[in-house]
Amino acid sequence: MPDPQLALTARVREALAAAFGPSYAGTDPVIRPSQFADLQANVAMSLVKPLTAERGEKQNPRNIANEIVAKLDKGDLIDKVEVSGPGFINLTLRDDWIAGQAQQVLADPRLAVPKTDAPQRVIVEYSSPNVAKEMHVGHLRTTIVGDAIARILGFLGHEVIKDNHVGDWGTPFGMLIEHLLDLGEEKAADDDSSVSDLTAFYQAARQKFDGDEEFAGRARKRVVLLQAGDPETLRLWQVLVDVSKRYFNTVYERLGVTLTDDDIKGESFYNDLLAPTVQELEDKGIAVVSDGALCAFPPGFTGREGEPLPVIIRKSDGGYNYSSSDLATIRYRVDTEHVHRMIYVVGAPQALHFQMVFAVSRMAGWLGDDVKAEHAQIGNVLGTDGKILRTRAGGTVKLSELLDEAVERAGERFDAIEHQEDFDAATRDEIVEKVGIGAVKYADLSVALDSEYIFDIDRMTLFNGKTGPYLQYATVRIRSIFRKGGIDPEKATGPITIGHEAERALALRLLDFGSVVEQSGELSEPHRLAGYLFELAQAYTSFFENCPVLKAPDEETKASRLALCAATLTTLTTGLDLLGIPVPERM
RNA sequence: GUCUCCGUGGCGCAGUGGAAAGCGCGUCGGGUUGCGGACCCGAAGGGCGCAGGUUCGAAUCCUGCCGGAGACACCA
Repeated sequence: MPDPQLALTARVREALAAAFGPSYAGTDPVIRPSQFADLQANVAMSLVKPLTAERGEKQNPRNIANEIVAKLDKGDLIDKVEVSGPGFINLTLRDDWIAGQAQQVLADPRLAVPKTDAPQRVIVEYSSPNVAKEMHVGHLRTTIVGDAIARILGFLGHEVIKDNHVGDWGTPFGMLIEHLLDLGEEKAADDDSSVSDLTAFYQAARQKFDGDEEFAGRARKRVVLLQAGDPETLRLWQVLVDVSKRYFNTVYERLGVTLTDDDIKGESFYNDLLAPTVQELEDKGIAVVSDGALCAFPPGFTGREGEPLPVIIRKSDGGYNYSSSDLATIRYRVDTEHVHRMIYVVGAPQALHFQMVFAVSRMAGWLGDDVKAEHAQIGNVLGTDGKILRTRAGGTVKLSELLDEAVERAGERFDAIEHQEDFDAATRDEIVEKVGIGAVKYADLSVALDSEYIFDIDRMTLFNGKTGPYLQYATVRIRSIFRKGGIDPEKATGPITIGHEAERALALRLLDFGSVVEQSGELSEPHRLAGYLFELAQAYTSFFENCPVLKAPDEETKASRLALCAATLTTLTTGLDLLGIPVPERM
C-alpha cells in the first residue's frame, strides 16, 4: 500500500537498528503528520531513557535524533531530513516517489488498497426497525452508519454478514393482530389509511388496548397463540410482517442502503432458540431464580440502591424478553455462524443492556478472545434547539418526512443557483433527490457516531462547506473537465509528475486513502473516511485553482494533471460509495 | 447510588501522547465570469469545563469535582 506513514516507519526502523542495535528494529518510530514537513518521526525523545540506561550516561534527544539521521537511508523515498526542536525528525518525501505512488493508485481499480490478510467473519447488526411501526429519526443513524461500516469492512476483504434484527415478535403483536382483524384483513391491507400508515395503525391498536378491556383480553390471548405457533395467528402475523418489509424496502431503496429481505433475521427467528439458550445458562449455573424471574447477575453491575443488577433471562410469567433474545442471538452467531466479530450499531441508550448481555455471554463462554462483540453506540439525534428531535406536537419525527424536508431544502438551494446547463424537470428532480439524500447521509456520517448530533437541514444542505453537496460538486467539476476535453477518464493514465505545490499536496493526499479506510473499518468509525474525503476535495479545489488542466503549458503536464484528476475522481467516488452516498454525474 | 456519552473560538464539529490546537458556517477584507465562483486567498476570534497526577511532552492517559444528555427488574 502506498502509505507514506508505513513506508517511513519501515525506513526509520532500519535506521534505528543500524544506530542502536537489532533490538531496536521493532521500535515504533512514531511517524506522525507534521506542520513543518510531510511527516515527522518523534521517536528520539522516548529513546532517552533506555539509551541512558544502556550507555550509562545521560543522553540528549537531539543527539539521538542526529544518530538516527546519520544512519537513515534516504534512498528513493526521502528528499529532506532535518532535526528540530527537542528532537523531532522532520521528513520530506521525494516528489518522484509521491508521483510514482500516485501512479500506482491510479492504475489499480482498488486504489492500491490491499485486501486484508486476516479476513474475519463479521456481523454488522443495524437498522433494526420494528414491524408495524414507522421508521423514525432514531433509525436514520443506525441504518446509515451500519451500512457504511458494512460496506467498508467488505471492501477491506472481510466476510460481512449484514443483519437486520427487526422487532417482529413479542407482546405488541397480540394487539396488532386483533386490530387487524377488527379492521377486516382485506380492507386493512389495501386501504392507504390503515396498515400502510403504520404509525396510525399502531397508535389505534395501542389506544384500544389501553382503553378497551375486552380488546386487551383478546390481545393477550392472541400473544399466547402466536408464541405457541397457531397457524392462523402466524398467517395474520405474516401479513403484518410483509406490509412492513415492503415499507422498509422503500425506505432502504430511497436511502441507498444495501439491506434486503435476505438480511432480515428478526427476533422471531430466534424464538425456537430461546429455551435451549436459557437451558444452557441454567446448566452452567449462571442463571438463578430471583423474585420469580430467571436472572443472571454479572459481577460489577449494581442498581439504584447498590443492589446487584440482574439480566432477566426469563420473566416470572415464563415469557422471554429482549435480553433472552439477544443472548440467544449471540449464542447462535457464535455456535452456528462462527463469527469473529459482532458490531451492534444500536442507540446509545442501550449501552448498559449490551454491557450486561455481553458480560453474561462471556460468563457462558460464548464471547472471549477469539469472538468479540462491540456496541457502536449511536448518539441521539437532536433538533436545532439541542433537545431530542420531536415534532411540534411532541411526537416522534417520521424518517420519510425528514427526508422529504431535506430533499425539498436541497431543491430550493439547487434552484437558486445559476447552472452550467439546463435540466428538464425530471432530471432536476433526480439530481435534487441525490443531493438531498447525500446531504443527510454525509451530515450523519461526518460526526463521530457516539456523540449526539444536531439535525440541521439548513446546515447540511449547504452547497459549500463540509457537506455532501460540496463533495458531489467536486466530482461533477472533475467530470466536466473530461467532458469538455473530450477525454475518457479511464484513458488518463499519466504519467504523473509533480511540478506545482498544489499537485504535490493533492497527490500526497491521494496516498492516504487506504490507511483511512482501514482505520475506519477497524475502529468502526466511518466519520474518519468522511473527513478525509472532504480534505481530498479541498486539496483538489486548490489544485483546480492553481493548475490549469486542459490549458496546461505542455502535453506532459496536461497528461499528468488529467491523471491526477482521474485519480481524485475515482477516490472520491469510491469513498462516497463506501459511505453509501449517491453521486450525480451532473448537477 | 452505579454506569454510558458529552463539555474544544459566536454556532456546528475534527483532533493516532508530540512543536504555535484544526475544519466548516458566520463576520470582516480581497480575488475571479473561470477547464463549472456551487470557487479561491487573507484577517479577527479559543488555549481545549475546573483542580490535581503520570510523562521529556497531555485537548488526548489516571483520579476527584462541576455542568449537560441518557440508561439502570420482568417493554424492545
